[in-house]
Amino acid sequence: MPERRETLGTLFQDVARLRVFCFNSLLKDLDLTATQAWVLSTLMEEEGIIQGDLAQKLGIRAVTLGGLVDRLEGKQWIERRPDDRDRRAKRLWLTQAGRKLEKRINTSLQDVHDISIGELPKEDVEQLRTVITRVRENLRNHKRQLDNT
Amino acid sequence: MPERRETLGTLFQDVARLRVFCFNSLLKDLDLTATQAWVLSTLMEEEGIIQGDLAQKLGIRAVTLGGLVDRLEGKQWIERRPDDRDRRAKRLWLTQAGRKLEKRINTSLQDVHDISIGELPKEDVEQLRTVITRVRENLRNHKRQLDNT
DNA sequence: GGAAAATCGTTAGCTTACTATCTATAATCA
DNA sequence: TGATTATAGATAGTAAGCTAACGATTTTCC
Repeated sequence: MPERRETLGTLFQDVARLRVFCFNSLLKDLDLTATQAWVLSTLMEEEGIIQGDLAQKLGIRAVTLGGLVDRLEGKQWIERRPDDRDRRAKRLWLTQAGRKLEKRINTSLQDVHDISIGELPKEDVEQLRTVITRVRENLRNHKRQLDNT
Repeated sequence: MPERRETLGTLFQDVARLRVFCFNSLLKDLDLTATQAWVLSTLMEEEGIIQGDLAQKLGIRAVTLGGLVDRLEGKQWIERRPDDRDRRAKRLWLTQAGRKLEKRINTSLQDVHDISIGELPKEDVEQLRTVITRVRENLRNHKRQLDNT
């Protein structure tokens, strides 16, 4: 039976979904989802960042981050504080409880990475990273063209 | 300023999201989303398949496919028909209108693929496919372990 | 044959992504 | 200064993924 050749798209989609599943199962006891951990982890690098700038850094829309921040604030891991200069803008800060998650999140990130690459040789992983970055660049360029039309 | 080294996860997530965006923009005039096109395209390979089997083939949950089939049926591109033997099961068939989408979907799939790989040499693409498949296998094995606990 | 277990699909409800639209505020420039 | 334009964030509504729980069947096995 001739196996249908899978598209790259299917592979990317599958891997992204499986990674989320894996991450979620690692963090289940903290009531923390993969995306939420990703937001926290990025915020840890630059506390006090303006909400819109964080969205840009994450590569998601402001509105999407808005919902995530709502939930994270609801769980009292972060808080919004108004900017001094610009009363439209809000800056994001971790709470004490939020800061305690840092180690656990980093460990889980590492775990997912280790599970993903398994026994793959280091060179293959490097090559993978390089090529995927190129693919992302190609898609970003295309998106940019669409946005400017 | 030392650039933070991105995780593989971020790259996978970004590429998956960008691909969906790209695909959606190609199919916008048909009122067809990337996921819906993926379902139709898989169904075209095996019309009359049982809903649950299609979910498995797609690698998504039955309930997720249920929603997709609702929308596709609403647009009259496919229809559910009961199985003769098992009155619980439903088989899926394309309508005439649905069958007309085939060429257009395949073209768009090819377009997204071409945009993604851009000027990348063929060997790199092959290597990419191989390594990603391995990564997916690693993650699937891990998931399997979790499911059997 | 009949009780228990497994299976197919659905409903209900959550998260995370999006677009479009709105309000409030800031920035620009005539 | 004052009118217009741009920006920050929120709201509303949709799609697509998930888990949990349920009804209707079919299968298993005593």
